Amino acid sequence: MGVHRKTRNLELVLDAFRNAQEALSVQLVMERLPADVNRSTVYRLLDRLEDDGLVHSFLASENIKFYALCKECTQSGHVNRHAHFQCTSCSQVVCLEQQVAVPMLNQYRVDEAQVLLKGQCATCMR
Amino acid sequence: MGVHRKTRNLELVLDAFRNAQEALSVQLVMERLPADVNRSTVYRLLDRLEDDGLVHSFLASENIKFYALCKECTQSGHVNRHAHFQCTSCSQVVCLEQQVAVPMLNQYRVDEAQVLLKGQCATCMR
DNA sequence: GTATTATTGCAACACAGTCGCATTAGTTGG
DNA sequence: CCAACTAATGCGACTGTGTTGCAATAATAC
Repeated sequence: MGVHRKTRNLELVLDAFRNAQEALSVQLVMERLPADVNRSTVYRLLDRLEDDGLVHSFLASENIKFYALCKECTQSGHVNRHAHFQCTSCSQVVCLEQQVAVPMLNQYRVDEAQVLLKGQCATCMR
Repeated sequence: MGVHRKTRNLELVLDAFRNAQEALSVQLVMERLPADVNRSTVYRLLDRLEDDGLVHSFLASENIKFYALCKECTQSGHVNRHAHFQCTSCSQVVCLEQQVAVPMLNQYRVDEAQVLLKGQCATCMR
């Protein structure tokens, strides 16, 4: 596990996630940070937080990587069994509680499942 | 639907998919084409084939977009209910027959499910 | 406070994907 | 078969995302 000095940037990034209900992309994180925080720093912080099991990442539409705080994950491995939902109207991404029923396969050993559901969220359906 | 002249490049790309058992990324497609086929051309062909419902695309590890021939899709919409499997050792990606059981959600209307299973393929397990 | 070294910012870079435009080459009609 | 039309292509330039090396800064331990 990487060393973690309690730096301003680290706290800012963690706060961004704590204050957000949804998952955040690098871009979204940066929007929620003071403008003077460097791009490289954000990438490096997110990488480290992921290594340390504090956030997990997954891909959503348009090849955009999203990050969210982990609830079930440990340093030894991310529990990537829960699904994510992305609204096709507002693009917002959230972690779902639902576990995914991973199908059994003869020829493959499945270690991980990435599930992205797409559709419309409650707000956008109105 | 875009016009489709029967060009050398179009045939080459389609052949690449027909000869492949697995899904292909842009890079993999290019490797299977003569070296003089332009990068932009491949991107444009894949876009068009996707628009026309001949191939579908999805994201795998490392943000890499994969394409595969459609079996169940129509011009009006891609049936993205089947899962995909990627081997974490050899990185090969295949379309699975399995349909995905999409969980019911109260607050969201789910239109599409993207499922990527990761693990080891038969060859790499040996 | 000082020493140590993790963290940061900067600039340069690598790479995927896109776009405008001039050229090439399928296709259609005569 | 030929000419006209225009889709498809190749090229080069460009954009945006993410990475890296290095020197400067700042958190921590003593």
